[in-house]
Amino acid sequence: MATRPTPIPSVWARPQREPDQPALSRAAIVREAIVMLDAEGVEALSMRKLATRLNAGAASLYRHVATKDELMELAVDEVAAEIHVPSADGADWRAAVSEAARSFRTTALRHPWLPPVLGQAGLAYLGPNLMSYSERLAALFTAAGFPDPGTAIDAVLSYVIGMSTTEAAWLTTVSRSGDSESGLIARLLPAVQQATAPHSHLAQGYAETEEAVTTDPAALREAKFEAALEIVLDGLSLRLEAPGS
Amino acid sequence: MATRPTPIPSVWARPQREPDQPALSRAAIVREAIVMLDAEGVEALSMRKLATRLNAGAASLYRHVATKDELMELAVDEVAAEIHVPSADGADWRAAVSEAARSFRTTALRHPWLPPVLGQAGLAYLGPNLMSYSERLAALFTAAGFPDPGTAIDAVLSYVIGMSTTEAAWLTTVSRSGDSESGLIARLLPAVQQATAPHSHLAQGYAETEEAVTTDPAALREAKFEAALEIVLDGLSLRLEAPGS
DNA sequence: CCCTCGATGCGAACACTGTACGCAGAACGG
DNA sequence: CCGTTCTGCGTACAGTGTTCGCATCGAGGG
Repeated sequence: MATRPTPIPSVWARPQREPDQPALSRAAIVREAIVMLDAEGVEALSMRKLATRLNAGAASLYRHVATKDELMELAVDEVAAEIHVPSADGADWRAAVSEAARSFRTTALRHPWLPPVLGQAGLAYLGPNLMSYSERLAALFTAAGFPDPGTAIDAVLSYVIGMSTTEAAWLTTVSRSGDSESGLIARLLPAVQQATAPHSHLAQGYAETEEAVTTDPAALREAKFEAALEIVLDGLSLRLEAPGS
Repeated sequence: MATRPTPIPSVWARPQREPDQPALSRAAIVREAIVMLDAEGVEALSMRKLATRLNAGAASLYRHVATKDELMELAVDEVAAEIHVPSADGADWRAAVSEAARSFRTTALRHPWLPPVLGQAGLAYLGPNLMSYSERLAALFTAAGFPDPGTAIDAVLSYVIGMSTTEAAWLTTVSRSGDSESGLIARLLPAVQQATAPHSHLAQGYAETEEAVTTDPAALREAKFEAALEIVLDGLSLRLEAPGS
């Protein structure tokens, strides 16, 4: 085989590992992936861009992560640790569940890619943080004395995931539009009015909230979340006071 | 300019439009897209494969549809027509809402790609069928006498979307696994048991339903959907009987 | 001290994807 | 008969996830 031209050895040419470059590791990859997801959404995350941010080649990532799906699963579990669930001392279950739901929503809005991924994950993701999240939720409901904690969890979790998914999607649309939330609403208004015009109830419902939606949209979103959550909590409370059946 | 060699004109050479080839049209494209989505899921739908199925080139689709996202929006609206919402004659609102929720679930299971897309669509999709669906729901709640129909819709729709999303995702996983539902559960069981082992409430909750989950999973899924729905409906009923505020 | 060996990084390639451009031919109105 | 407009589409571009095989490197053993 041909001897390749011997390069002149030089201290300057020889690569020196930068000590503050924390090397490539699964944790570092997941951390940076979450940063990208938060900043630009789920479809802006590509293995190549992620690798570039880590001063690495795309193929290198696959030494630490089997596939992109697995990376997403790791990211979900990492972020799941941020959701706060009050401990089950049984004092006031309603306040505790409400707090858990609120905390889910705030982390979901901090990481808008989370709700859809989590919704589609379902039972498939078995990461430690997700498991301990479910465990704490289950502990809360059993301590409160619910005869069927599983159903209670289904109700509140499905509601929270569904609501957060659409709210996060809306916020993603807003941030991508480059406009403010009220600004985007104003620009969308003609289309919405035209679409709702033939439908009396929709038109009326929208007209009622039009002022609030243009002045302080964020507050209105939170109020809506809270109001519908109260409905679910009311339903739960009935299940608690009539333990027969 | 050069005269190209005159081809011999022949009846057989001249292309004749097949009459049963319904040409390319927006409706035909959307219809075939739905077939593909139902059969193979959302990530198996590509413009090229869709075009091939229609005996067309990929670029031709863009004469009838601006972008793939727009195609998805059209598909969603098409499928939204299948969701049945009882008319608002105000007889028994609880049965009517329950029927609407059930119908949502069955169409969601018939088109498992629908719930996640719909959840992320939120307010963005303004198709006629989706609008009339919302309208009928709003009519139902106002006819029943709810003081705040919007919040009622939020509660039941969020719950239904959240629950259907995870259920549809599970069914997609099952169909992709090539195994039966109980078979897949059996294969997943070790991993689940290992993951839930350190968490007492989860382990207990799973142990309780293990028999039902392996014998008739479909019935268990439906029962779970129904049970949590009852909680939401209970919460709604309170909102109705105390119209003050 | 050298030498091997497993782990790590990565350039190049493969099989895809959504979409833009511009040309060919048919349809149709004047 | 000519122009214009509409429809289909071959080709190309920029990107994707993932694999292969090779280079490099640090540690451990002789």
